[in-house]
Amino acid sequence: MSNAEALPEAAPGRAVAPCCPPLTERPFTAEEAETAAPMFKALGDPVRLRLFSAIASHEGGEACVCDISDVGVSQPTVSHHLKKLKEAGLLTSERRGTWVYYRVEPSVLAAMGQLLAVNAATA
Amino acid sequence: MSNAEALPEAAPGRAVAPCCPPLTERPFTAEEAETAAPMFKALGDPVRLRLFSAIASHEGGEACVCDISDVGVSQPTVSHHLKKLKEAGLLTSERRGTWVYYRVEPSVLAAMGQLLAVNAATA
DNA sequence: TCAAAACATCGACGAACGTCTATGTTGACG
DNA sequence: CGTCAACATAGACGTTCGTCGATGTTTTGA
Repeated sequence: MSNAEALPEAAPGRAVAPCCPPLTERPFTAEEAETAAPMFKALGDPVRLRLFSAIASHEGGEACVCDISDVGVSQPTVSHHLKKLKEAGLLTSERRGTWVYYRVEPSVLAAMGQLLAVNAATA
Repeated sequence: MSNAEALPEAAPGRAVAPCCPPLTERPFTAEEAETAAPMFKALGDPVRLRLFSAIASHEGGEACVCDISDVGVSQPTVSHHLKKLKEAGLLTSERRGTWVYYRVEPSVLAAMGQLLAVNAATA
Protein backbone atom coordinates (compact mmCIF):
# COMPACT_ATOMS: atom_id res chain seq x y z
CA MET A 1 0.00 0.00 0.00
CA SER A 2 2.19 2.79 1.25
CA ASN A 3 5.22 3.47 3.34
CA ALA A 4 4.92 2.79 7.02
CA GLU A 5 4.74 6.04 8.90
CA ALA A 6 4.84 6.76 12.58
CA LEU A 7 1.21 5.76 12.81
CA PRO A 8 1.06 2.55 14.81
CA GLU A 9 -2.37 1.35 13.95
CA ALA A 10 -5.58 3.31 13.79
CA ALA A 11 -8.54 0.98 13.80
CA PRO A 12 -8.53 -0.76 10.44
CA GLY A 13 -12.15 -1.86 10.31
CA ARG A 14 -14.58 -0.57 12.87
CA ALA A 15 -14.66 -0.22 16.59
CA VAL A 16 -15.44 -3.58 18.04
CA ALA A 17 -14.77 -3.73 21.72
CA PRO A 18 -17.70 -2.08 23.51
CA CYS A 19 -20.47 -2.44 21.03
CA CYS A 20 -23.58 -4.13 22.19
CA PRO A 21 -25.62 -5.46 25.08
CA PRO A 22 -26.11 -9.18 25.60
CA LEU A 23 -28.11 -10.84 22.88
CA THR A 24 -30.72 -11.89 25.37
CA GLU A 25 -31.26 -8.45 26.83
CA ARG A 26 -33.25 -6.70 24.15
CA PRO A 27 -33.68 -6.96 20.40
CA PHE A 28 -30.65 -5.73 18.54
CA THR A 29 -31.10 -2.64 16.48
CA ALA A 30 -29.98 -2.64 12.87
CA GLU A 31 -26.93 -0.62 13.88
CA GLU A 32 -25.93 -2.99 16.63
CA ALA A 33 -26.37 -5.95 14.35
CA GLU A 34 -24.26 -4.36 11.64
CA THR A 35 -21.54 -3.79 14.20
CA ALA A 36 -21.57 -7.15 15.92
CA ALA A 37 -22.24 -9.48 13.01
CA PRO A 38 -18.80 -9.07 11.37
CA MET A 39 -17.14 -10.42 14.49
CA PHE A 40 -19.19 -13.59 14.35
CA LYS A 41 -18.74 -13.76 10.63
CA ALA A 42 -14.98 -13.60 10.99
CA LEU A 43 -15.05 -16.63 13.25
CA GLY A 44 -17.56 -18.39 11.05
CA ASP A 45 -14.95 -20.05 8.90
CA PRO A 46 -13.21 -23.21 10.15
CA VAL A 47 -9.78 -22.11 8.99
CA ARG A 48 -10.11 -18.70 10.59
CA LEU A 49 -11.39 -20.28 13.76
CA ARG A 50 -8.34 -22.50 13.91
CA LEU A 51 -6.00 -19.61 13.23
CA PHE A 52 -7.65 -17.49 15.86
CA SER A 53 -7.62 -20.28 18.40
CA ALA A 54 -3.98 -21.03 17.63
CA ILE A 55 -3.04 -17.42 18.27
CA ALA A 56 -5.27 -17.00 21.28
CA SER A 57 -3.91 -20.13 22.91
CA HIS A 58 -0.32 -19.37 22.05
CA GLU A 59 2.09 -18.11 24.63
CA GLY A 60 1.51 -14.46 25.34
CA GLY A 61 -1.58 -14.40 23.17
CA GLU A 62 0.52 -13.88 20.08
CA ALA A 63 2.17 -15.98 17.41
CA CYS A 64 4.05 -15.54 14.18
CA VAL A 65 2.48 -16.82 11.01
CA CYS A 66 5.05 -19.58 10.71
CA ASP A 67 3.82 -21.05 13.98
CA ILE A 68 0.19 -21.34 12.97
CA SER A 69 0.22 -21.83 9.21
CA ASP A 70 -0.30 -25.57 9.41
CA VAL A 71 -4.03 -25.56 8.86
CA GLY A 72 -4.22 -27.36 5.54
CA VAL A 73 -4.42 -24.42 3.19
CA SER A 74 -1.82 -22.56 1.17
CA GLN A 75 0.26 -19.73 2.57
CA PRO A 76 -1.60 -17.00 0.66
CA THR A 77 -4.86 -18.35 2.00
CA VAL A 78 -3.54 -18.18 5.53
CA SER A 79 -2.48 -14.61 4.89
CA HIS A 80 -5.89 -13.84 3.47
CA HIS A 81 -7.69 -15.17 6.52
CA LEU A 82 -5.42 -13.38 8.93
CA LYS A 83 -6.21 -10.19 7.07
CA LYS A 84 -9.90 -10.86 7.44
CA LEU A 85 -9.55 -11.44 11.16
CA LYS A 86 -7.57 -8.24 11.39
CA GLU A 87 -10.17 -6.28 9.47
CA ALA A 88 -12.81 -7.61 11.81
CA GLY A 89 -10.88 -6.15 14.70
CA LEU A 90 -10.10 -9.51 16.26
CA LEU A 91 -6.36 -9.43 15.67
CA THR A 92 -3.53 -6.97 15.47
CA SER A 93 -0.23 -7.54 13.72
CA GLU A 94 3.30 -6.39 14.28
CA ARG A 95 6.42 -7.02 12.26
CA ARG A 96 9.54 -8.10 14.10
CA GLY A 97 12.40 -8.71 11.73
CA THR A 98 11.52 -11.34 9.22
CA TRP A 99 8.46 -12.51 11.06
CA VAL A 100 5.03 -10.99 11.53
CA TYR A 101 3.35 -11.59 14.84
CA TYR A 102 -0.40 -11.62 15.23
CA ARG A 103 -2.00 -10.91 18.55
CA VAL A 104 -5.52 -11.34 19.89
CA GLU A 105 -7.27 -8.18 20.86
CA PRO A 106 -8.23 -8.97 24.45
CA SER A 107 -11.18 -6.63 24.61
CA VAL A 108 -12.76 -8.49 21.73
CA LEU A 109 -13.03 -11.74 23.60
CA ALA A 110 -14.57 -9.87 26.49
CA ALA A 111 -17.02 -8.10 24.22
CA MET A 112 -18.11 -11.25 22.45
CA GLY A 113 -18.32 -13.11 25.72
CA GLN A 114 -20.57 -10.40 27.02
CA LEU A 115 -22.79 -10.71 23.97
CA LEU A 116 -23.36 -14.33 24.85
CA ALA A 117 -23.39 -13.80 28.57
CA VAL A 118 -25.91 -15.91 30.39
CA ASN A 119 -26.09 -13.42 33.24
CA ALA A 120 -23.92 -15.28 35.70
CA ALA A 121 -24.94 -12.86 38.42
CA THR A 122 -21.56 -11.28 38.94
CA ALA A 123 -23.11 -8.04 40.08
CA MET B 1 -28.37 -33.29 31.35
CA SER B 2 -31.92 -33.04 32.62
CA ASN B 3 -33.58 -33.24 29.28
CA ALA B 4 -34.78 -36.67 28.31
CA GLU B 5 -36.30 -36.45 24.87
CA ALA B 6 -39.03 -38.98 24.33
CA LEU B 7 -40.09 -37.70 20.96
CA PRO B 8 -37.98 -38.40 17.90
CA GLU B 9 -38.61 -34.86 16.88
CA ALA B 10 -35.09 -33.54 16.78
CA ALA B 11 -33.67 -33.48 13.29
CA PRO B 12 -31.03 -30.77 13.43
CA GLY B 13 -27.91 -30.45 11.39
CA ARG B 14 -25.34 -31.34 13.99
CA ALA B 15 -24.83 -31.52 17.68
CA VAL B 16 -23.91 -28.11 18.96
CA ALA B 17 -24.11 -27.88 22.69
CA PRO B 18 -21.00 -29.52 24.17
CA CYS B 19 -18.53 -29.19 21.37
CA CYS B 20 -15.30 -27.48 22.15
CA PRO B 21 -12.98 -26.07 24.76
CA PRO B 22 -12.44 -22.34 25.10
CA LEU B 23 -10.76 -20.76 22.11
CA THR B 24 -7.89 -19.64 24.29
CA GLU B 25 -7.20 -23.02 25.81
CA ARG B 26 -5.47 -24.85 22.99
CA PRO B 27 -5.46 -24.72 19.20
CA PHE B 28 -8.66 -26.01 17.74
CA THR B 29 -8.44 -29.17 15.74
CA ALA B 30 -9.93 -29.30 12.28
CA GLU B 31 -12.85 -31.28 13.66
CA GLU B 32 -13.57 -28.82 16.43
CA ALA B 33 -13.37 -25.93 14.00
CA GLU B 34 -15.76 -27.62 11.60
CA THR B 35 -18.17 -28.11 14.45
CA ALA B 36 -17.98 -24.69 16.05
CA ALA B 37 -17.64 -22.46 12.99
CA PRO B 38 -21.23 -22.92 11.76
CA MET B 39 -22.55 -21.45 14.99
CA PHE B 40 -20.53 -18.29 14.52
CA LYS B 41 -21.38 -18.27 10.85
CA ALA B 42 -25.07 -18.42 11.63
CA LEU B 43 -24.77 -15.30 13.76
CA GLY B 44 -22.50 -13.62 11.24
CA ASP B 45 -25.33 -12.01 9.32
CA PRO B 46 -26.95 -8.81 10.62
CA VAL B 47 -30.47 -9.96 9.86
CA ARG B 48 -29.96 -13.30 11.55
CA LEU B 49 -28.37 -11.61 14.52
CA ARG B 50 -31.39 -9.37 14.90
CA LEU B 51 -33.78 -12.28 14.56
CA PHE B 52 -31.86 -14.31 17.09
CA SER B 53 -31.64 -11.44 19.51
CA ALA B 54 -35.33 -10.70 19.09
CA ILE B 55 -36.20 -14.27 19.96
CA ALA B 56 -33.67 -14.60 22.75
CA SER B 57 -34.85 -11.41 24.39
CA HIS B 58 -38.52 -12.18 23.93
CA GLU B 59 -40.64 -13.33 26.79
CA GLY B 60 -39.99 -16.96 27.58
CA GLY B 61 -37.14 -17.12 25.10
CA GLU B 62 -39.54 -17.73 22.26
CA ALA B 63 -41.48 -15.74 19.71
CA CYS B 64 -43.65 -16.31 16.72
CA VAL B 65 -42.45 -15.14 13.34
CA CYS B 66 -45.04 -12.41 13.21
CA ASP B 67 -43.48 -10.80 16.27
CA ILE B 68 -39.98 -10.54 14.87
CA SER B 69 -40.40 -10.21 11.12
CA ASP B 70 -39.87 -6.46 11.13
CA VAL B 71 -36.21 -6.48 10.19
CA GLY B 72 -36.37 -4.82 6.82
CA VAL B 73 -36.41 -7.85 4.56
CA SER B 74 -39.19 -9.79 2.88
CA GLN B 75 -41.11 -12.57 4.56
CA PRO B 76 -39.41 -15.35 2.55
CA THR B 77 -36.06 -13.96 3.55
CA VAL B 78 -37.03 -14.02 7.21
CA SER B 79 -38.15 -17.59 6.81
CA HIS B 80 -34.89 -18.42 5.08
CA HIS B 81 -32.79 -16.98 7.88
CA LEU B 82 -34.80 -18.68 10.58
CA LYS B 83 -34.20 -21.94 8.78
CA LYS B 84 -30.50 -21.25 8.73
CA LEU B 85 -30.46 -20.55 12.44
CA LYS B 86 -32.41 -23.72 13.02
CA GLU B 87 -30.02 -25.77 10.90
CA ALA B 88 -27.14 -24.36 12.90
CA GLY B 89 -28.79 -25.69 16.04
CA LEU B 90 -29.39 -22.28 17.53
CA LEU B 91 -33.16 -22.36 17.34
CA THR B 92 -36.00 -24.82 17.52
CA SER B 93 -39.47 -24.31 16.13
CA GLU B 94 -42.91 -25.43 17.06
CA ARG B 95 -46.21 -24.86 15.37
CA ARG B 96 -49.14 -23.71 17.49
CA GLY B 97 -52.22 -23.20 15.41
CA THR B 98 -51.62 -20.67 12.72
CA TRP B 99 -48.38 -19.44 14.18
CA VAL B 100 -44.92 -20.94 14.35
CA TYR B 101 -42.91 -20.22 17.45
CA TYR B 102 -39.14 -20.18 17.44
CA ARG B 103 -37.19 -20.76 20.61
CA VAL B 104 -33.57 -20.29 21.54
CA GLU B 105 -31.69 -23.43 22.42
CA PRO B 106 -30.37 -22.50 25.87
CA SER B 107 -27.40 -24.83 25.81
CA VAL B 108 -26.14 -23.09 22.72
CA LEU B 109 -25.66 -19.78 24.44
CA ALA B 110 -23.82 -21.55 27.21
CA ALA B 111 -21.62 -23.41 24.76
CA MET B 112 -20.73 -20.32 22.77
CA GLY B 113 -20.13 -18.36 25.93
CA GLN B 114 -17.76 -21.03 27.08
CA LEU B 115 -15.90 -20.83 23.79
CA LEU B 116 -15.22 -17.19 24.48
CA ALA B 117 -14.62 -17.60 28.18
CA VAL B 118 -11.84 -15.40 29.40
CA ASN B 119 -10.58 -17.71 32.13
CA ALA B 120 -11.54 -15.64 35.13
CA ALA B 121 -8.40 -16.49 37.09
CA THR B 122 -9.37 -19.87 38.39
CA ALA B 123 -5.80 -20.84 39.21
C1' DT C 1 -66.78 -25.22 1.16
C1' DC C 2 -64.30 -21.28 0.33
C1' DA C 3 -61.33 -17.45 1.48
C1' DA C 4 -57.84 -15.46 4.06
C1' DA C 5 -53.79 -15.47 7.09
C1' DA C 6 -49.22 -17.37 8.53
C1' DC C 7 -45.40 -19.41 7.09
C1' DA C 8 -42.45 -22.41 3.98
C1' DT C 9 -40.47 -23.66 -0.44
C1' DC C 10 -38.86 -22.80 -5.18
C1' DG C 11 -36.16 -20.72 -8.69
C1' DA C 12 -33.37 -17.04 -10.11
C1' DC C 13 -29.90 -13.50 -9.85
C1' DG C 14 -25.96 -10.57 -8.43
C1' DA C 15 -22.63 -10.20 -4.82
C1' DA C 16 -19.47 -12.06 -1.69
C1' DC C 17 -16.57 -15.82 -0.29
C1' DG C 18 -12.61 -19.30 -0.12
C1' DT C 19 -9.18 -21.11 -2.59
C1' DC C 20 -5.43 -21.41 -5.66
C1' DT C 21 -1.06 -20.00 -8.55
C1' DA C 22 1.92 -16.38 -9.69
C1' DT C 23 4.25 -12.47 -8.30
C1' DG C 24 5.64 -8.61 -5.29
C1' DT C 25 7.69 -6.71 -0.95
C1' DT C 26 10.45 -6.74 3.03
C1' DG C 27 14.21 -8.00 6.02
C1' DA C 28 18.37 -11.03 7.23
C1' DC C 29 22.76 -12.68 5.94
C1' DG C 30 26.79 -14.05 3.24
C1' DC D 1 25.86 -6.59 -4.13
C1' DG D 2 22.90 -11.12 -4.46
C1' DT D 3 20.01 -14.61 -2.55
C1' DC D 4 16.97 -16.71 0.42
C1' DA D 5 13.06 -16.79 3.72
C1' DA D 6 8.69 -14.82 5.49
C1' DC D 7 4.75 -12.81 4.33
C1' DA D 8 1.50 -9.91 1.43
C1' DT D 9 -0.89 -8.79 -2.83
C1' DA D 10 -3.08 -9.59 -7.40
C1' DG D 11 -5.93 -11.98 -10.39
C1' DA D 12 -8.82 -15.81 -11.53
C1' DC D 13 -12.32 -19.28 -10.76
C1' DG D 14 -15.97 -22.12 -8.87
C1' DT D 15 -19.04 -22.08 -4.91
C1' DT D 16 -21.90 -20.21 -1.48
C1' DC D 17 -24.77 -16.50 0.20
C1' DG D 18 -28.59 -13.09 0.69
C1' DT D 19 -32.35 -11.45 -1.49
C1' DC D 20 -36.44 -11.29 -4.09
C1' DG D 21 -41.14 -12.56 -6.42
C1' DA D 22 -44.08 -16.32 -7.20
C1' DT D 23 -46.19 -20.20 -5.47
C1' DG D 24 -47.28 -24.03 -2.20
C1' DT D 25 -48.96 -25.73 2.46
C1' DT D 26 -51.40 -25.54 6.64
C1' DT D 27 -54.77 -23.72 9.78
C1' DT D 28 -58.59 -20.71 11.11
C1' DG D 29 -63.08 -19.16 10.56
C1' DA D 30 -67.30 -17.52 8.26
